[in-house]
Amino acid sequence: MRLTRAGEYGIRCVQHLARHGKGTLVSRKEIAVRTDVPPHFLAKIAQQLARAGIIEIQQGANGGYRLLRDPSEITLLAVIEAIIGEISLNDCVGRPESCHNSPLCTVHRVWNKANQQLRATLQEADFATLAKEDPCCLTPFPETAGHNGPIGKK
Amino acid sequence: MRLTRAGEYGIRCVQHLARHGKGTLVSRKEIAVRTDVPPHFLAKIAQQLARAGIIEIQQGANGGYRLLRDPSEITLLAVIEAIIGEISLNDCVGRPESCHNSPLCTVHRVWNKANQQLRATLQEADFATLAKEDPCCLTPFPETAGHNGPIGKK
DNA sequence: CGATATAAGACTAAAAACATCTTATATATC
DNA sequence: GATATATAAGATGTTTTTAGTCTTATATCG
Ligand code: SF4
Ligand code: SF4
Repeated sequence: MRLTRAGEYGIRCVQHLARHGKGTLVSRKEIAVRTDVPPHFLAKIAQQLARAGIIEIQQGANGGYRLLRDPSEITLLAVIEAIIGEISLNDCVGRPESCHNSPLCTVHRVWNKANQQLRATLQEADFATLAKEDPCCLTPFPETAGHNGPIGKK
Repeated sequence: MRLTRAGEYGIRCVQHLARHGKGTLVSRKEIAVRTDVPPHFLAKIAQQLARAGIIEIQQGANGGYRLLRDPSEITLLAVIEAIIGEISLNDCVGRPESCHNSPLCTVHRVWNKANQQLRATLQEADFATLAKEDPCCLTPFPETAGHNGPIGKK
C-alpha cells in the first residue's frame, strides 16, 4: 500500500466538497485552487471518484463537481480505495497466490491483521466528523462571490 | 509507506536466520537460495540489517551472516524499518512540515493514529513467536551438509 | 599464496508516480 | 444557433523509485 499524491488529492477534493455540503456544485477550478491540486490532475481524480459513485460531474459552462452522498456517509477508506485501489500493505495480502508460501507463512498472517486494522481505522473516519473539528473558515471564492477580477494573484 | 521487495526480502532473511538461532553463521548463498532472494540483492539488504545491529556479517571464505540478538528480541517492525526507514503512511505523518495545513488538519490526525497502530502491530510480532507456529522443516542445505556437488540444479 | 566469500558502490532496466497536453464533447448564455 | 466556457478522455512526457546486476576491492580460511 502506498498513499499516492492522487490519493491525498482525492481526499482534499472530497473534503472541500463536504464543506459545501451534499449536492452543492463546486467548480473544478475552485477546488483545485483551494486545495492546492493541479487542475488537470484533479480532473482525472474526479473521474475516479465519479466512477465510485462518490461525486457527480457536471459538464459544460459553469460545470463542476457535487457530492452524491452526505458527508457522514463517506469514509476516508472509500475515497482512498476509489483512487488507489484496495489497500494492501504487502503483495501477498491482496494476492496470496503471488507467494507460494502464503498458506503457511506466519508473517503473512501479521500482514493480514495489520491490513484489516488499518482499513477499519480509515473506515471509521467519515467526512462529517472530520469537518466538525475542522477549523477551516470557508471564505468566499472570487468566482463564486460574483466578480471576476483576480484578487491578489498578478 | 510501502513495503518494498527489499523489505520483504529482509524479513525472509531474518526469518531464515532465526530458524538457525542466534549466533549461528549461515552463508549468504544458503539464505538466498532458501528464501528465494537474488544473492547480490541480499548482500545489500544484509548491510542495512548489519548497520541496524540486527545481524553481523562475516567476511572471507566460509563467511556469512549471523543474528546478533535472540529471535524473541527482534520484531517485524525493527527489520522493516531498518530497510525502508520509519513507516509513514502519508508524507505528512513523517514530515508534518511537508504540508502547511498539518497543524490544523483533521485528516492528518487520522493518519497519525493509523500509523501508530500499524507500527504497534508490527512491533508486537517477534521472530521467536513467528517461528513457533512456522511449520517450516529445515532440511539440510547441500553446502552445509558436507558435500559440494550440486544437487538437482544442472 | 590462492580459492572463496562478502563489501561497497556504480550502473542499468523497468515500473510507477506525477503531471501536462490535446482533442472532443457538453452546457449556459447571448 | 453561435460562442464561450467547462469538463471528458486519454495520449504523452518527465521524474523518481524500485529492482536487480556488475565490477572492483577486501577479508578469511586452509
Ligand atoms: S513470505 Fe510470507 S509475508 Fe512474505 S510474501 Fe510470502 S506469504 Fe507474504
Ligand atoms: S491536507 Fe492534511 S492529510 Fe493531507 S497532507 Fe496536509 S496535513 Fe496531511
